[in-house]
Amino acid sequence: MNKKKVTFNDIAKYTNFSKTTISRYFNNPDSLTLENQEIIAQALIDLDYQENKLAKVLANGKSEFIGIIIPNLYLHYYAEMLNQLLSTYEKFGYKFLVFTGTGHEETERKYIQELLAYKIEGMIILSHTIPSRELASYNIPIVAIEREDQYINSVNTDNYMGAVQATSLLIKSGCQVLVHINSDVPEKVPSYKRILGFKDICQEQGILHELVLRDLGSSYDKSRKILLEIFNYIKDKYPGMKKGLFMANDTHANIMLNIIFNEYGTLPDDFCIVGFDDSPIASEAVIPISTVGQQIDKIAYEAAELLVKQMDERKKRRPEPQKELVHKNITPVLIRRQTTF
Amino acid sequence: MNKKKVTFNDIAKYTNFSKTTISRYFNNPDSLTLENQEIIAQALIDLDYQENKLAKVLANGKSEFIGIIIPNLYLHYYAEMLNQLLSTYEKFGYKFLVFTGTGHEETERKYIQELLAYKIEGMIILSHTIPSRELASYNIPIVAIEREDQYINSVNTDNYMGAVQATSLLIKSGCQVLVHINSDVPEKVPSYKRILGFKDICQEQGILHELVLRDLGSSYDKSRKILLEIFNYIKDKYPGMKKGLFMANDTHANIMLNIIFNEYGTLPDDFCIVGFDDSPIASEAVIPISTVGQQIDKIAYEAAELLVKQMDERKKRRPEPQKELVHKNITPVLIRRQTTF
DNA sequence: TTGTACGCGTTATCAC
DNA sequence: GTGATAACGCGTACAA
Repeated sequence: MNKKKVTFNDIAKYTNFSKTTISRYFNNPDSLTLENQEIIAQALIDLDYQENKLAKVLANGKSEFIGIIIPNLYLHYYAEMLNQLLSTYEKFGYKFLVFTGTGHEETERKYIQELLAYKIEGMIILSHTIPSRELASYNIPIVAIEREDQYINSVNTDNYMGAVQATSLLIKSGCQVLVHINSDVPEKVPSYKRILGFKDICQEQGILHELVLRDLGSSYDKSRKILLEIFNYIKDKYPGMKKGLFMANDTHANIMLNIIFNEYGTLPDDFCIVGFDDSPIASEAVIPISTVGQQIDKIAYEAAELLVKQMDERKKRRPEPQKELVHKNITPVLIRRQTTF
Repeated sequence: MNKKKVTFNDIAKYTNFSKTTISRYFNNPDSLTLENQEIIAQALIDLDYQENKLAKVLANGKSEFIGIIIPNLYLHYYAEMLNQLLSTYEKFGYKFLVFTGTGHEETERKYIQELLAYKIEGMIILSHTIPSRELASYNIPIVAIEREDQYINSVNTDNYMGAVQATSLLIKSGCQVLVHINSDVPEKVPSYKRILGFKDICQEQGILHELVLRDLGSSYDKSRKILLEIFNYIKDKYPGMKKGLFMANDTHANIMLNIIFNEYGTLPDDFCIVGFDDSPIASEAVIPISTVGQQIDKIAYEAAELLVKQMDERKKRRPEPQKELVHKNITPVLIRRQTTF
C-alpha cells in the first residue's frame, strides 16, 4: 500500500545495470542497445516507477517552471490570458506557478521570493504593482503583458492601432461627434495609447470630439452610476447629433448600452458604441456590441515564446546577455456587430 | 553578475557555524541564542542568500504543492474558483500547479503524471474527464469540486437546495407554470440535483411544470438559436399564463432575457427568470437577473481545508487512513433582482 | 546549544 | 556502451 518510491537504484539492482545507465535510458536512450532499452522499459513497468523531477532539477538546475503574477481572474481578460498561457504547456513544456496579485507591493515581493525559491526559470508578469525597474533587478528572464514595461521585455496589444480602428469605424458609421470614455490612464501604461490614437485620428479627420477621462469605479453599480452621469451629459451637450462612443472596455460598453436601452427600449440611430477587448459580454449583450478584439491567444503565445528564447539562451555555455529590450505589439482585430453601421 | 548561488555551506563558512546550525536557524530558530541568530541574519543579508525550496523538498519530502486540473478559464465559474483557490495560499501556504483540462483522458493522465513527478502533496480536480474510480487509485489526497465524486472526497454547492430556492422564488412571484431548462445532466454529476429539486418542489406544491432537457450548445450563437426555439415553444404552449423560467446557469438566463427583450423591448409581466451561479453576467444583463449564488469563495476554502487536513494526516508518524469519504455541501444564496417579484 | 555524517533521487564527469 | 563517484542544497538522526 504505502509504496516507498522506487528509484534509479532499485531499477539498477533489478536490471543489473548501474544508476548511470538508467539515467541514460531517460536522457539519451540511443546510447543504449535496443535490447537493453527494452529490459529497462519492462523493469519500469514491473516496479511501477514514478519519476521525480525535483531530484532532477536539483541535479541539473532546470526546473521547467515559469512564474506568473496576475492581478486577478475576475476580469475575463486576465482569466483568458492565463488560460492561453497555461495552454502553451503543450508547445513548450513549461509548468506554471501562479499567484494572483494583491496590489500590495510587499505581498507581491513575497510571491516573487517564493517563486525564486522554487527556481523558476522565468517569469510572466501582468500585475502592475511592482515597477519594472525593480523587476529587472531580479536578473531573471521576464516578460510583461500590458503593464508598465520600461525596463523589461513585453508583449502588448497594439493599443494605438486598436483606437484607430475603433475611431475609424465610428466615423464610417456616420457619427458627427466622437467621445472617448476612459479612466485617466497613466502615460507609461500601454493602454494610454488608446487615448492617443483616438485623438490623433479625430484631429486628422477634423471631426468634433471629446475626451471624458475620469475614474469609472470598480464595481458594476458604481460604474453604472458614473456612466449614467456621462450619458446624460453627452445627450444634453450634443442634441440632434449622431454620437459615437468609444468605450475603454466591453464591460463599460455594455453598461452604456444597458443605460441607453433602459432609456429608449432600443439603441436609437443617433448612438453608436464601440468597446474594447472582445470579452464574452460584448457578444452576450442585449445587442451584440462592436469591439476591438485583443488577440489574447497570440499575446500569450508570443509572451511564452519570447520568454522561452531567453531561458534557452541562459542554458547555453556562454549565454549572450540580451542587447536591447523587446516590446512586441500584437495587432487587434476590429469586430463589427450591431452597435455600429 | 552571474552570482553562483550561495548555500548553507557558504553561510556556514562566513559565520563559522556548521551547515546544521544554519538549517536550524530557518527551521528551529529558538534553539539558537539570540546573538547567533542575529549573526546569521546579517550573514544572509551580506551574502544575499536565496533559499532553495527544491532542495528542501528533496530532503524532507514536503513539496507544499497542490495540483489543480480545471476544465477551462473561459467560464467565469471556473475562473473565479481558481481565483479563490489560489488565494488560499495566504491561509495555508500551499502553492498551486495548474493545468487546464483538454477533455482527452490521455492528455489529462499525462498532466497527472507530471504533477506526481513534481511531488504534489494533494490534488484538487474540477475536470470531468477522468473517472473518480481511477483518481482514487493514485492514492494521493484528492478533493473534487462539482464533478462526479463517487470514489473521492468532494465539495459541492448544495444543488438541490439551490433548485428549491429558485423554484420557490418563481412560485412566490406568482408564476402559474414553471419550466426548467437544462442540458441532460448525467445523474452522477452533482448538478443533477437541480433537476431533482425543481421536480420535487413543483410536485409538492402541485404546480404545473415542465422539464426541457436538451443539449444547449457550447457557443453563444448556438445556445441562442436553441433557446429561441424553446422560447417560442413555451410562449405558444402556455399563452396567457405567467411563466417562470429556471435556467441552468446565468449565461443561459441572460440569453433568454435578451431573446425576450428583442421580442418585446422589455421584460413583460408574464415572464420571470431565475439563473444559477451569480456570474457577473447576471448583474450586468440589460435587466439584473435573479439568480442562485454559488458561494465560490466558501467552496474553494472548504476544498482547500479538506485537502490540507488529509495532507497533514499523511505527515504524521502513524497516519490514519481516511475511514469514509467526505462530501461537503455548501448552501447557495438566493439573489433576488429584477427578473422576479 | 552546536557539529558530524549521511540521505533525498537525479545528473555530470570521468573512466573503462 | 557501461559504470563508479562526486555533485546538487538541504534535513536529520546521533553525538558531543
